[in-house]
Amino acid sequence: MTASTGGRLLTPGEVAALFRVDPKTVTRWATAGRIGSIRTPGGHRRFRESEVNQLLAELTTDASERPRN
Amino acid sequence: MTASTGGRLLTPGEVAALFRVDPKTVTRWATAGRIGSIRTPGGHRRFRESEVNQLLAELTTDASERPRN
DNA sequence: TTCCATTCGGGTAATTGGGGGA
DNA sequence: GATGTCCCAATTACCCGAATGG
Repeated sequence: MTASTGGRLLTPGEVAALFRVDPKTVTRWATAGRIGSIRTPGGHRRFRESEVNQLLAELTTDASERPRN
Repeated sequence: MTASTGGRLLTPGEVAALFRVDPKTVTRWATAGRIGSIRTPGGHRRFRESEVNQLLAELTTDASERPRN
């Protein structure tokens, strides 16, 4: 289970649109290891939709109302 | 592993779907020598599944195992 | 044989990456 | 500490008509 964990891949622009941030910011998240990414042989990044959705759900949830985690 | 080492052959479209890129991009990878390719008598390209999966694994950064927060 | 999706080619826009700095 | 923006070079995406594959 390393490479293709079945799941669609999203481009930096698509992920940026979901989070309403600049694509560069998504790039920094990947660089910081906060989100997994795969690179095309040309160096462009692709993100797993499942992982993006999970991360998106965490941010959508109001953290101030979450005692733990 | 008979005469040709490897298993199934994938079409440009299938490889493109795995990387979430345009089939033309896969063609450029083959032209640039970044990925091995077989040509049909008619000139269409075919790619080895094993090589594609290996390449996919190498370029994958797995953050799923990253600690939370 | 015909039918139709895919993949040739090339050419031209749009995205992306990386560094630097507001 | 985290984002957004500007620069430029590289990579990728969409356009066409014609050919191949099954």
